[in-house]
Amino acid sequence: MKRDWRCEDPKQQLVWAAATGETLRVLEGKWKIVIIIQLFAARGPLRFSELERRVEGVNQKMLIQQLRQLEADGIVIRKIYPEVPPKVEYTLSEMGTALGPSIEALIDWAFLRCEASGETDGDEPAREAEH
Amino acid sequence: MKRDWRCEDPKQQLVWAAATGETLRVLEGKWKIVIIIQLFAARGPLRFSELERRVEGVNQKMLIQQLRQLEADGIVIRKIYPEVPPKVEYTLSEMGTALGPSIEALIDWAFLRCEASGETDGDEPAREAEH
DNA sequence: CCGTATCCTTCTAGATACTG
DNA sequence: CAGTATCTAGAAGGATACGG
Repeated sequence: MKRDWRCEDPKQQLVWAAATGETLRVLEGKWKIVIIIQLFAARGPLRFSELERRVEGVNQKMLIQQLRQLEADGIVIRKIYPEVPPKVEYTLSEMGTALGPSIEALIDWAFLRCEASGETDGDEPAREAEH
Repeated sequence: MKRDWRCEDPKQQLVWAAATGETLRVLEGKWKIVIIIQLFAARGPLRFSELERRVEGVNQKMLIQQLRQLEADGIVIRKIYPEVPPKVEYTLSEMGTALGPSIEALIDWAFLRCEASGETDGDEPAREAEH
């Protein structure tokens, strides 16, 4: 089955828009994309402490929270080694790996935005003064 | 310049992860993706009232708010017709249109998830009982 | 090393009523 | 038609301290 999301049927569009909205919600959370990108970049499992170092600015509570949610949503897999000192590794699941093309497209778009705002002016318009 | 986000340089990875995180933030907000998909599907401008009907469940305040943010972030363009009764049309900007591949990839992934959770079992594991 | 438990602040969504 | 204003509840983020 192939999505033809630009089709004419308004009902179908509603279904897909909703489904995609729900799906995107899985990626929301201040640190999730960064975590996922780091896991992609690592090309293999990362320990908790490794992630803590690579995801700059995150604290333990947030990192754990986001990892647990990603795990619950089937994006990452958590593997515990019953050793002392404790060792826990996080990997992308098959579903997580399948995010590759989306991430790549988003990175491309991020670049496009940077270039667009960099060529005409020095800084971004950004969003501010809203109230 | 081409992104090679799976490269070895950890510094670069940090930069891209951060940039992509920032970029994704532009799409966050409960209704933005749905709005964007509807604008794609429409293949042309939509009036405020049209969007209100197509984005099911949204209220005026939220719709306006999300549209204003999308406008501030350069994703949509707002065109006002000085008529009475008032008429305002929203279109995807060039930057918004450039989101096409990302949206498509995300929709593909959304489908993959639906199929994966539908074939093995009836319901999703979902995320719950977190505290 | 890999987490929990508290507590606090800020941010977000939404209901509702009103206006040029 | 296309907004604005106000108010509220709840969620998300984060600092800090403690635990197996």
